[in-house]
Amino acid sequence: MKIEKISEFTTERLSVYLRCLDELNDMRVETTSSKMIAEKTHLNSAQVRKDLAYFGRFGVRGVGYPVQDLRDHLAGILGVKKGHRVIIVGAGHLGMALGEYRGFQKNGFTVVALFDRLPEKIGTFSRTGVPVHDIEDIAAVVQRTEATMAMLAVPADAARQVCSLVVNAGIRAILNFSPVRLAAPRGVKIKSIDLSISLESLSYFLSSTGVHATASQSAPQEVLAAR
Amino acid sequence: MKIEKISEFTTERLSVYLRCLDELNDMRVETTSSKMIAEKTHLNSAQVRKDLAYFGRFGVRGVGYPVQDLRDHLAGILGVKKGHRVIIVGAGHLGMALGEYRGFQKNGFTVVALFDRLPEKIGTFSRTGVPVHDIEDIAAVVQRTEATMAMLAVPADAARQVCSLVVNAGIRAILNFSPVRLAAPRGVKIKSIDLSISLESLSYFLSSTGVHATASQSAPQEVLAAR
DNA sequence: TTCTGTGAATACCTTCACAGCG
DNA sequence: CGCTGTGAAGGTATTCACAGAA
Repeated sequence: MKIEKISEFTTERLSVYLRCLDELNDMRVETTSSKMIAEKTHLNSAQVRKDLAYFGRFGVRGVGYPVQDLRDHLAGILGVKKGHRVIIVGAGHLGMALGEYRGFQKNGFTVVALFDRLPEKIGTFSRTGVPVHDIEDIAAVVQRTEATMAMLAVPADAARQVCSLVVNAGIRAILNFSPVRLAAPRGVKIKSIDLSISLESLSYFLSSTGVHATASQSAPQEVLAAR
Repeated sequence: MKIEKISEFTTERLSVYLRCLDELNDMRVETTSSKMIAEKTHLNSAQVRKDLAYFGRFGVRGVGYPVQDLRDHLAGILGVKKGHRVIIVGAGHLGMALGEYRGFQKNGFTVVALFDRLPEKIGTFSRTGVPVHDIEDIAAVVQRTEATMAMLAVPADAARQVCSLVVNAGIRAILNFSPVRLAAPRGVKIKSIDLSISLESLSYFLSSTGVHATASQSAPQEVLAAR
């Protein structure tokens, strides 16, 4: 284990391993191997070993990795043991949907507040009981709730300004859903999910393989049912 | 221009360039350069030129690129000129939010149908008027609407099965929002957006820089307002 | 023997730097 | 001259392959 910069490719895979180990844990499997993890995650076993070895020597040669122990290590490395409180800026369709999504809680992320600018939304609650605050109050609410992360679900023209407000409120990790490339100040991490880019990238694939919106479809071949 | 495999990194950037060119077009700019595009997109100008050169010689040495012309070429390459009809499987919070998001239309993607399994949802409509169909009818609806793309917004335990149904219905491009790693059959492209992975990757950043959910926050420094 | 941990090899992606053309 | 198009260089990520420990 040497001091080395960990790439985002690696951290994203750690998250995949964590989920895989949770699954094995639920199945009462006590020991696993890089090969088993690799098969379950469609990755290369050397990749798995290398990713894990950045953080310590968790395995036993000739045996493999202890599931429970490795799971706890990964949860610690990813910083999800204590959980995170998350705010969502923008209480439109997407913001509300994110606020009502119960999958976050399972992974230790709790949505504690929504924010909007429109008076008719402020003071309301999501169906899961999360309050919508005035964006003006963001600094106070972040302090009170001890939120550490934010999701941005605002229109493109508001994104940069909202991002500044969020950073000034003390948030250091942001998941941005607006179609704007935001520059992160020092010490702040911004990850963007741009649906248009994803869709257009898929569209390129269809074009490059000869499928067009107006083309009549060939009879689809039967595909093996999901296991 | 040689025959070469185009990476997904490149196709995603093409989508960024397209948006950049639309902006320039709106500003009545007639000619641009790799340097100008690079500055607006925070990329390297050689990268821009190389990406474009995979598909042809669109520029004029000593001058640059004609905005309108290049824009149309990129739209053609990405296959978004005729637009795509999109279905959404899963009419829960996320599926509905996606179905009501008006940003897709602007980029040429039209949501033509939602699908669910629950009888109480089938026959209803999204606020934007998109009908919710029975998942059983997916093949017929895909054929009738000539849909070419699908978004999956179903729970993890349904993801694999739903994916098979979608592929068997003739869809060849899928944007998957479920936290499951789906294997794409030959000729089918699946892109996944996994919110847990994104959040945990952000969580790692906070951990690695010493921020924890319970840590009291230092007074945030003022950040420059957005331009 | 089995399976980890890891240097070496490979593949891929980005940036440099410049020839060449308008 | 200015800017494209592109080979070469540099950097990063992945995979191979094997020494070494249980």
